[in-house]
Amino acid sequence: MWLITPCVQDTFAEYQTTVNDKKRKLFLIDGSSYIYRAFHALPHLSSPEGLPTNAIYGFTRMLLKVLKDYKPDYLAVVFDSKGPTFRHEAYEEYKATRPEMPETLAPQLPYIREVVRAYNIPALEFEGYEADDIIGTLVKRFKSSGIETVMVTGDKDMMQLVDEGTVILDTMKGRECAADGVVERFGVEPEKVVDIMALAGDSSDNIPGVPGIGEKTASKLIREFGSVDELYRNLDRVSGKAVRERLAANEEKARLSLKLARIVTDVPLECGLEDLSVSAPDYGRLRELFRKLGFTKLSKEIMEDGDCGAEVLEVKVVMVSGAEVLDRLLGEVAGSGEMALSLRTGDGGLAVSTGRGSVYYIAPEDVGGGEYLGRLRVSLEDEVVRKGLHDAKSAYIYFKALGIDLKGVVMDTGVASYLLNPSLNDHSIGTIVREILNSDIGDGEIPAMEALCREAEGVLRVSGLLFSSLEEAGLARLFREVEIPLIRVLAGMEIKGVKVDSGFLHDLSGELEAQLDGLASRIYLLAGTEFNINSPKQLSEILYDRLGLKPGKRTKKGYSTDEETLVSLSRSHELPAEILSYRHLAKLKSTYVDALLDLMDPVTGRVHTSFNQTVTATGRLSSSSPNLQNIPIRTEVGKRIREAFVAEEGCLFLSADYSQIELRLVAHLSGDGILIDAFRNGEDIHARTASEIFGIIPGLVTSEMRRQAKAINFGIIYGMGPYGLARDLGISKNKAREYIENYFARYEGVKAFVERTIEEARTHGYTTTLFGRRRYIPELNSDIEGVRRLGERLAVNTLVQGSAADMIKTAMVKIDKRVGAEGLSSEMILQIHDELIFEVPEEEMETIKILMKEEMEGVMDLAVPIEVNMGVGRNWREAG
DNA sequence: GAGCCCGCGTAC
DNA sequence: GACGTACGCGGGCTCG
Repeated sequence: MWLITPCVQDTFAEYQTTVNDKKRKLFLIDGSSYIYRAFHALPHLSSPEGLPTNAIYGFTRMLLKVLKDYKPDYLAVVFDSKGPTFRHEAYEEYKATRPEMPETLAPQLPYIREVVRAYNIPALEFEGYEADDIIGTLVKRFKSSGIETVMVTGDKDMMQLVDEGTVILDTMKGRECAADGVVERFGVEPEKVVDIMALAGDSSDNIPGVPGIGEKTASKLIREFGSVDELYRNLDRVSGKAVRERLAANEEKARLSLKLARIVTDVPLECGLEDLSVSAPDYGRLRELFRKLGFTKLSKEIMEDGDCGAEVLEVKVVMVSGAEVLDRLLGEVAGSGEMALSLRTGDGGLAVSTGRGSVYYIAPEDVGGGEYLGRLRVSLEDEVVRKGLHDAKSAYIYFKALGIDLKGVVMDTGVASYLLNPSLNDHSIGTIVREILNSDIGDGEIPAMEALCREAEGVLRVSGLLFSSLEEAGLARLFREVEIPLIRVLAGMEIKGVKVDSGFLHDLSGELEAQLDGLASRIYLLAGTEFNINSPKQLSEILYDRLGLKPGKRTKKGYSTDEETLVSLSRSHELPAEILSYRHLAKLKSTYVDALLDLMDPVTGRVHTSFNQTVTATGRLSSSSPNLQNIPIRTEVGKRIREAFVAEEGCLFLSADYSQIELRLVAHLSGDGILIDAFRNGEDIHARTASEIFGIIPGLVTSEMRRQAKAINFGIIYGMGPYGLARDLGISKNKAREYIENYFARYEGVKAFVERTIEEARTHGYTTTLFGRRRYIPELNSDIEGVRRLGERLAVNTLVQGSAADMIKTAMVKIDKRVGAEGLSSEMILQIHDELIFEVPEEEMETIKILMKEEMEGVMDLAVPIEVNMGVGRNWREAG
């Protein structure tokens, strides 16, 4: 048997092709057959955007295998033509039993074409013919060229084309089949396979054959008579009355089947062998495609296969080393009206690209010195000069320190990347440039100057595509009018910081220390030994091994010691309650009190958090170093930490928070009658919910009922399940289920809203907030029930939480603008998702209160009133 | 010692 | 496992 020789190693392959393998190899891939097989063989897979990808993935894997393992010299992928073929004309019922193409397969087809295109492989099809016919035609056409032809397919019909120098490869079964393989399979030579099929028929193509004759009988007959023609010429010699009669009665069907089964070898396709020469793939295109499809592993693999690594972005660096160079830079900026900036906050270098080929670099000492920067200032502060940056917030802070008020920022590549897909974790400029331009801007090895210049150039070159992508996704307005202006606001908040009373915190730290010591002693006494209370591992040994308490739920590594478990254990032993107290104080001390002191600027006594704009999947901000969005409020000790955040002498804090903003958004988005009614009448929303689901008049709602209703209202926002509600309320799952049913029975509009939101996310692949923000939810297409349910909760929660984020971000921008326009000196210092905190000079308080209320409540019109609650105080505790 | 994950707990 | 979004602590592990 002639074997297709897989090339085991690259070096060895060279040797084979040059010395051993004189014959050139042509691979003809039966694309249509592979698409179906891949689709059915693989579980559901989906891209980040929710596009099903299993057929694309299976097909691409096959292609990669052929390319890598066999290294063809000539290659084509062949597809069936879309419309009816000559076979349909000959026989109406041809392939009539084929089910419609599955709903999740059809959208994959264009991408398969795109994969083939990116690989620079010719894709062949011809109207009125099937892939088999084109393959047959090419096999015949190139037979005399002295090449070896491999038909890559899983279709047994193709066996009729096998002969010396033409074989079949089934990559999925890893099997090759030459002439002797065909004989083994059908019992006849390849050219007679078609006669067997004519008699036996083919149920998948709906080729009728002779009813009652299967492959076995057909094979026997053809072996005996040689062909269908000869068989009918000698019908009387057929042994077996039944078979003979069946043949006689169905001669027409047999002859028709022969016609249908025979692969055509004279398709008038214009295609020479050289047209099929293998050329290098378009790696850039492949990477972009694989990224879109979520084929990260494949992408990595093709990268590692060599000669396809990203080119380093080439830039021509011009040192700004004198007035003339600076003139040239300024001239270019004036000419184009735009610039991309990149800067190093650490040492202070600055790079500017104007898109004219050169990137200008100003050394740190020259930036600080001010001579060059002084002349650049005009452009930097000119609103009309459009600027592109990555991480513009840092630039605002950097320039502010130099006394420059940066204006005209129209692009922040990180923020743009985030808006396009907020679920990604990496919005670094290196990644963005690699994804879009397929080039690297360098690693740590590259001198700072060069790296900075590449970054500036990268920003300039990706900006166009980012703008058009934002436009295409309907995100342009949100970007331009909310996110971009917000950057400056956040920079201002970070620069301003919050004053912390360090004396107070030191005292608190000492006090907590003493309490912790006392608790620790008691704990060691109760435990009968000393151990590290902070270690869940050691604690569980004490609780469950030493004291023999009954373990509750499990974690990945052992038994849980979380709050819920300890509360339950505290009924059987004194220790758990002490642990809970210890945990509480230890948490507050380490995470807040000590961390705040650590992060405080010792000179100014203020902490400067980072407000991150490109982190959350829903559109919220996050805060870090320190995180000022999770400062405690629940417990008394927690409240004392809030006391440590104090207003400057002569100032007060103003805290303004949206009341029930997420539930109000549910009311607005759902249009639910009861919910809207409750908010319009200014009712206590949780009490109203209690009255609705427990079916009692509002006057009789107890505080316990209200508490339960509140949990349900929260559940609505988070995508309630009976389990979660049951756990929250300490009730049975059945009871929880009943509550939820009652809720949706009363709030029909909310029910419909939830369903509508999920359905929309499923069809689009993403959820869209009130302001057009987008989050892709591929979980909705998962095969795993739990993941799918998660997707449904994400769809609803993201719409609600994200719309609330849209609103407060918009309010922040509007308030900031008005505060500036009115020349006020109050400053926004914190945002905690639905709350804004200002540091306000006492005499401005009344003005600011009115301004804030107006802007926050007037940010947009909802079907229900938007209410803002405000508080004033000398510290955060008082104001909150 | 750096970097990572885990368990846990804080906020909205 | 099981209601959403974050950040960050200490412990404890791996890696060099």
